Amino acid sequence: MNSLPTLEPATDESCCAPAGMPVLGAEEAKRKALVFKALADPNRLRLISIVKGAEGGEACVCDLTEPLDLGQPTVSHHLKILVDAGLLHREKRGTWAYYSLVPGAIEQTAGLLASL
Amino acid sequence: MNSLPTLEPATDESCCAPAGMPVLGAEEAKRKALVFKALADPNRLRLISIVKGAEGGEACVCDLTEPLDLGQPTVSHHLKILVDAGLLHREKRGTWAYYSLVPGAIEQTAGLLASL
DNA sequence: CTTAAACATTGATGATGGTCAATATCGGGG
DNA sequence: CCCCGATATTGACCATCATCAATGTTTAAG
Repeated sequence: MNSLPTLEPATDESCCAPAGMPVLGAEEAKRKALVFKALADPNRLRLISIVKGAEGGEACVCDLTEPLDLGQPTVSHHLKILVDAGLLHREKRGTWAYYSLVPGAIEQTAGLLASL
Repeated sequence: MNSLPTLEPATDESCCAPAGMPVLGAEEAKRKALVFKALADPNRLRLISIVKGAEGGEACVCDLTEPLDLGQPTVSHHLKILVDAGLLHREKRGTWAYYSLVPGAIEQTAGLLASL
């Protein structure tokens, strides 16, 4: 089981491009758009920023709900979207859920841009 | 007058960050999210791809409406969003409107990711 | 087993977004 | 000046999304 559903399978159907890179296919465009959709919200960008800057590189929901001035269900919802996009990693320890940046996810997303 | 309203003013209020990078501010997050919003649609990603791969690095609307299987008003709408985000440049020559990638816009957007 | 805390899930609601049809604008040709 | 082709704009419709209130789930403590 993998935790990078939309970011990892970059080598899926682009293995045998006939003439280099004719144009971005519809399905591949949809997959890439999912990652940018996850980044297309100010509060989610701030979540990434907080997690990235937190000590130990991880933060629990209770630490994220206050600086964003959002309800706890809303924060959990945003975090789920970021996890589904392959940007954040979730680890439950006891009652708390710790979120951290997936190593290389940001660089990989930057690569998505360059390969448009 | 500048043509990069959301991408250019990166040095706006981040000039005097007190302690490095405490956390992404709400306004700056909103500005950055605008760029990713522009990328959060499969058809817009394909538009960028086509323009990037077109000969001369530019394409007119009539060349873009067919490969996407979208109506002309819809394509014009998407192009406007990409121009407003500072990703594409529009130049009207005669009856045709030629769209091209803003030089360095992709790299600058990748920089947005790294500086989260 | 019961209680409490942290987090996730569901349902509802108001807002935003993608698409198209119709129309407007703009530039070139006759 | 009038017509035509290319593009932009407007208005409307349906889908998606962000948010919250309420509830469910899980884990630790007693």
